[in-house]
Amino acid sequence: MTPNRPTMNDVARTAGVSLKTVSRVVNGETTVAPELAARVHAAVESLDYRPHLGASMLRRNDRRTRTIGVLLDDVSHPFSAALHRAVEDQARAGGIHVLTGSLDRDPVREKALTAAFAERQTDGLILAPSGAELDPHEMPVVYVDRVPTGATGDTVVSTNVSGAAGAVRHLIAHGHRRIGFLGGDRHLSTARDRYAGYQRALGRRAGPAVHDLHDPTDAERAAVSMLRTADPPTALFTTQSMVTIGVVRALRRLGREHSVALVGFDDFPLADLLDPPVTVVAQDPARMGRTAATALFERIDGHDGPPREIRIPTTLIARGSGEL
Amino acid sequence: MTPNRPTMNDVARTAGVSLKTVSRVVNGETTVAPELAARVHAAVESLDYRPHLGASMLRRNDRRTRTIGVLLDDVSHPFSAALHRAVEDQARAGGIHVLTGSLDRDPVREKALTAAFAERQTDGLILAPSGAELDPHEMPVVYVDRVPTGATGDTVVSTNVSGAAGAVRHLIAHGHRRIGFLGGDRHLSTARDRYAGYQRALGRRAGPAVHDLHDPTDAERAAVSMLRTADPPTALFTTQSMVTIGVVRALRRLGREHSVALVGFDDFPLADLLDPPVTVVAQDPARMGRTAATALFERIDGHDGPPREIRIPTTLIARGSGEL
DNA sequence: GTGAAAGCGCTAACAC
DNA sequence: GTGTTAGCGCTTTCAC
Repeated sequence: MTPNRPTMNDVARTAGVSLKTVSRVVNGETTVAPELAARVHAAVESLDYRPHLGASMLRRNDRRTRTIGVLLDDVSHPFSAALHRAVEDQARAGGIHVLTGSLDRDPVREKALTAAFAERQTDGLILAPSGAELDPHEMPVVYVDRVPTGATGDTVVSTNVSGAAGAVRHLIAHGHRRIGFLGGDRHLSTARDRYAGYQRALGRRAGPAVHDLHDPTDAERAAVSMLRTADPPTALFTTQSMVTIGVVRALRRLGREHSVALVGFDDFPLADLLDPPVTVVAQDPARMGRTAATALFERIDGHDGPPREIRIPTTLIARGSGEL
Repeated sequence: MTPNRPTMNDVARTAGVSLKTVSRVVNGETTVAPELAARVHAAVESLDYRPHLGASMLRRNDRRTRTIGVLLDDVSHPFSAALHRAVEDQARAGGIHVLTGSLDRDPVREKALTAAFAERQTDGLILAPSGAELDPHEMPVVYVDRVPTGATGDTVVSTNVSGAAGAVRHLIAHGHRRIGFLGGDRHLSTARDRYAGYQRALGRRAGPAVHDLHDPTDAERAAVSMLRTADPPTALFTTQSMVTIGVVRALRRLGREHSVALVGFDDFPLADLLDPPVTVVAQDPARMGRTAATALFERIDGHDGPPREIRIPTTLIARGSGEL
């Protein structure tokens, strides 16, 4: 057997003091005689003692684990990854640690992971909701990217409707009248809101639309079909970067990248190096992550106001593909 | 005050059984009369009881938290993010959860986070080491991406030397004799190994080299200077994707993207859509993550063989930029 | 099959 | 200032 990790009792014995004195020193209380404190520190060093956070939190009055959960669509997706990193940075400033999970928009997995995090006593949750939430997560939750239906909690989302409308108006301003829409999962508020923005900008002249696209492959296929119809759109609006990328591939394949305009919602790395460079409505995932983390920490610290719906502005970045 | 979460005691009282019977039911032991078990289940439902993992693990014989730590350079970097995701998927299969952190190659942060994870009793660690490790992490550690000096533990790395040598030989095969090198932090085995591969392929005809580059901005500047020297290289080899991207920008800026060849170590999204498409030595971060997770779980389960150094093969993907 | 008592590592409350 | 006792929520051990 490996030797067990030393406990406070071991430290107390080697330092020749009581358990409680060790506890005081370890927790930085100042009401300990310097000489005793020194002996405790020496014992901690020599035994390589590390406090057991689980045990201390079990007895402590403020039952905090100083750990939060972050549940996003896919930690390897650039948007989720940037948001995750920003949460982590914000958390580090407060000595908070982060449990992560990818949900792939699967409500079953969402339920399993929120339950598992609750068993681990996370202090709160940042969650990209799968759709309808039933609430009792038994801890503060801040929703990101999408507004859940039925749940109460702070929400941090992009200005999806106005961002999408702005993108489409940009295309209209460049002379386009027939504008195709390629979007994601309509169960989610994000896709619905961006479609609403598209419709608002076009009024009753809305063009062909394909929904429920997830990955570049689906999107490429959908775009090719759309452009091969009898009266094809002269411009396309896409609602997420994975769809945008698929559409870029489709346009290349058809040799139409310089004749069909494109604006995508959500920026992505290297969009500016493509030919033509891709015009996007950029979100600010880092700011979303920081904002969500800040809101969550306020809730954990007892803030008890009504649910807040925080909208993070988007920015249209004209690079070329939207100005054809 | 918010009502406290129910405990096993509360469940026992509502079900009219002893605490221990609840414990048995919750842990799925079969030695409980069906009728009692049913009453317990009903009480669990009605109180919305959730076991307290920290408390159970405190008393349990196999002191497992079923949580591991994953510490990488930057969870928002595509390579780290893909590796992270693969670890998560492998962990999920075993009901294991993941604490994450970005180290930015900072040994201070590495020390702080490994200590914090140890206090949280993680069962093991997957770590991209900052350099020299002092070992006692008090738990199994699998190193990824880089080989640490001075530590013992399984390591999962790409075939860096042969991958780099292959890339350079590819350039030589396309007629290049003067090949520049742009690489990362020489404190780390990754950069050193890739430089060794470069040197091995070129023998004494090694070209100009710039080291310790991290981000695209630095790399762009370095590449511009290198190409403006008296006897500039006709081809470039870069050792990481962020450097490769900076070099692509430099070549564009100088209008040399079709005259100076480029092969980069580590693939990146959209490399195939650039002009010219970028030839790379692709790593397999997903496989690295799966392999590291598998190795770690074996160690956690008591496997006690000598440290293993597992090499994941790389693949040269010729796309155009390396065949000029 | 079920339950009572002890104790995991630590902190709270209260004595000295 | 320091130590003692009790107990956080749970599992173990062992008695019934």
